[in-house]
Amino acid sequence: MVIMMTEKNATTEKTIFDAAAQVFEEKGLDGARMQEIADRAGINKALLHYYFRSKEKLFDAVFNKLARDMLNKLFVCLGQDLPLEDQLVLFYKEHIGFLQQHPGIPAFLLNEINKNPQRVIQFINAEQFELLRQHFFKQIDKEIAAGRIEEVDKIQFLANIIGLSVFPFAARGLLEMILDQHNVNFDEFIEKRKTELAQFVMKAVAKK
Amino acid sequence: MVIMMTEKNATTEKTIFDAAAQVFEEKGLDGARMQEIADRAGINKALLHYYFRSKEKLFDAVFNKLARDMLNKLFVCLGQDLPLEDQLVLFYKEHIGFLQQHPGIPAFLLNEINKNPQRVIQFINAEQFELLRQHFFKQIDKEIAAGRIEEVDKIQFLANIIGLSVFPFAARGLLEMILDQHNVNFDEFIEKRKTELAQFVMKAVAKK
DNA sequence: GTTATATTTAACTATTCAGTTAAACCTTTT
DNA sequence: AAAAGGTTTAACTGAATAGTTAAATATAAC
Repeated sequence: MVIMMTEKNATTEKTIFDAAAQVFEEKGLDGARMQEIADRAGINKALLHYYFRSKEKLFDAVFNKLARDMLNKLFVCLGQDLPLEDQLVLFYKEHIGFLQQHPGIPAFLLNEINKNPQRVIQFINAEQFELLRQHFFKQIDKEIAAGRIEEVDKIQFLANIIGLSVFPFAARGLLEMILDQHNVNFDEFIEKRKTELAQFVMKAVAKK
Repeated sequence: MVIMMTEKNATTEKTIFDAAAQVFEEKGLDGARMQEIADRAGINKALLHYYFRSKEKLFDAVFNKLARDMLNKLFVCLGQDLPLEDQLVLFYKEHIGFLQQHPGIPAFLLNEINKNPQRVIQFINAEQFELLRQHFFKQIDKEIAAGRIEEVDKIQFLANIIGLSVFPFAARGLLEMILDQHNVNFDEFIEKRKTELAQFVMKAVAKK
């Protein structure tokens, strides 16, 4: 008589969610089909609607989860209390490592946000985000005060740092084609960035 | 009796095309509606199909035009025969200037390419693109040989250069929100990059 | 003024798709 | 064994949408 979340119940929900994440990531909200999600989850459409009432609710669940994951990872990677250089080394190693495991997320999130900016407001307003920003800005101010780096526009600098790691994933479809022509593998290309970007950025702002 | 492209004919086609470009840019291929395109062009659906037989053909026309414009601009901006620093100054001024006039293009193109990489093959294989690559690589080799910059991985370097200008546009929806919270205007933010990115990049690779 | 083309109107077709329903079946709990 | 919830099946509904059609009207070319 008691309603409970059985193990089967939980795994089916997860199976559906993962299939939905795959399909939404590949096709976007508009291009995704509930039938395809059901197929990939190995279940039927009726059960799909039994767990997630509508396409919109399912999409929201997926979007929010992926956005939260992405933000959490950023928070951890950029929220350390380290000298800038160590911070950047760690950031690119961890952040790019994360993106390697979820290569479709940046393009998916950025695109859905562009089409419907409303979707992201709740995340931008999250205290977490504001904390991260404050922490990073303080870090930079310290480095400037200590004379280790030049004065920089902190927002521009943050955009540069993040853009350098995220852009290749956002442009992945195009980049893979170009790299192919050079017989360069996308994964190798990305792997190399983990170490080189920190040097690139440090040198760009280091005080002579 | 002679079939010819009257002025009206030409302007109507252009009107439709421009409306389609707007709608596809905002909503993507899957999210766009032929009715909305007709409405924005100020004509009816019948006439829309009279000029462009199908949604797919209309989309192809728009995609190809925008991709060609983008590529041509890149070619001009990066294809000059100048010392690297001057080249970068010119590149960011011109390229970002172009993107300011077409802020939705990067997100649109990258996204549609991610969803259907086939679409871009014809452009990647274009000789133009190969020429640009060769020219840029030669430029870099010259700078390295002359001892003006450090040895760099040229593909990584090119990705850094382009990513720094394109990323803020690809992430525009998100970035505008973040900048809003700092009372920074997106346009001002972008304007500043025109001059600062060249310095940032030059310093990152300059020989000590 | 006649002809050809451009454009509108409005109704229509065919398809795709999200979401529903109800009955049957399976699995786990009690 | 009975009950409850999980899952399947298969057919269905209703809405949205691309694309069509044919007749009427406007606009330009000759």
